[in-house]
Amino acid sequence: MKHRPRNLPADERRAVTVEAVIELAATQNPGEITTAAIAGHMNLTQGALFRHFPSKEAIWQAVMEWVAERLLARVDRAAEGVDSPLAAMRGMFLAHVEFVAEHPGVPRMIFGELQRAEPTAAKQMVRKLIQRYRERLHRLIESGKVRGELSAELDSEAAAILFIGTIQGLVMQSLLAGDVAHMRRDAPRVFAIYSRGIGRAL
Amino acid sequence: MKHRPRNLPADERRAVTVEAVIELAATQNPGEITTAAIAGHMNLTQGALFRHFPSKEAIWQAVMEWVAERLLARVDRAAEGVDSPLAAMRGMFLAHVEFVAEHPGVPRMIFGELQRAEPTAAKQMVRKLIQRYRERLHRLIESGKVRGELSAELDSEAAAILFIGTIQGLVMQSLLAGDVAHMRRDAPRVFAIYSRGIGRAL
DNA sequence: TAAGATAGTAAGTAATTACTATCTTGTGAG
DNA sequence: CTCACAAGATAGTAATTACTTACTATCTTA
Repeated sequence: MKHRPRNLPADERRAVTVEAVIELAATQNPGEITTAAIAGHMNLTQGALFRHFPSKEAIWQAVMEWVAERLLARVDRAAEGVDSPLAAMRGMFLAHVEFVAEHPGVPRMIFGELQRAEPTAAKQMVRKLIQRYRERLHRLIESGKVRGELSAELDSEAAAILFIGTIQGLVMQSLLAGDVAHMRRDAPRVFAIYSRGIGRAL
Repeated sequence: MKHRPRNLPADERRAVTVEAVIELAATQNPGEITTAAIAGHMNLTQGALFRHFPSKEAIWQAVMEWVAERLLARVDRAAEGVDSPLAAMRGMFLAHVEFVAEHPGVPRMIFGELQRAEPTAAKQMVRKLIQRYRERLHRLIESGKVRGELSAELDSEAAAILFIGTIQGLVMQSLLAGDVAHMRRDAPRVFAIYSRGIGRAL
């Protein structure tokens, strides 16, 4: 067992902070996570946090950066090298759900951040994440049409909205059940309906 | 113009309070709505609120009751008298979206309430609302199968999850755009894909 | 129209929040 | 070994929160 030194270098401390927030968001309402709770979860005094972040908002920004980076990386990895666009979308979907199941706080933080009235840096981060996500989807959908895997008359924009909404539905389901296991189980079943909706005639 | 009397009877004041919260939630993060903001929005001092509600939590409970009642009524009205189950589902979907477009804060309050770690009365209210919603969906889906409108092999549970998720996707879209107009426009397009996913073979 | 009931005001409270100032300690480069 | 400085502890601050209290205005009705 690695013995953690009391004093961490600044960049490591920042990384640990982000992890602490992600972990807290798994069981707490993200909007109610206080700097005291974050510090407590990483065995640090509250004031020490502000040695590494100028404000709480900066912490949230760092968290959303972490999320955007990891999520897109996972989703890209799942889709790369897959020849069939529909299969790539399926891989992307399941990878996304798996990511969310590992970090249940993530979609709630994203949704929570979008609700903020003020245009925070973290909110801007989320917007950019979703924009990039949709670019990927759009590319796959278009090439799926060209390949004849997807219906030629498919409304691409609506299909992208539905893709993301489908995941939101699973998240909501897991919030209701208070258990993330349902998500993994239901994901393939729900995607089956989605793919039938966008696929070429049966 | 009707001149509003300064003193309202208790039940009317409670109703006005609920309306104030719904209106505030349309433009503010529901989790950040303070009792001072509620009172201010209805031209009342903050303390006076507590003459009518024992706690802020009780206000949220009243709000969720309002939401559950109205939403289910709207959705029921849209489905009643429609012979085809699939058409009823479509009516339900569009009525729901219309309701949300009129009260954009509603889905955000619901989602926000589900996130709460503590099992509040308002949260319980939301659970019950969604349960009742799903019962209605389940009934329609099953009768759709019997009628042959829906695919016989359809996974009913997954279809219900996707139905609700589809609306969540539209909500997310409207949060991104900061505009509720997109929802009304996109709703029929998104439902078209959904209904293709659950319908009998083409 | 007097009097009790109801509704609202103004000015508090204690608790919690993000953030800061000051002092202390751990640690790695020389 | 040592010592400068990065990292953390301690103990604050002002602002904001839900909620309360003591009092006043306004209705209702006998």
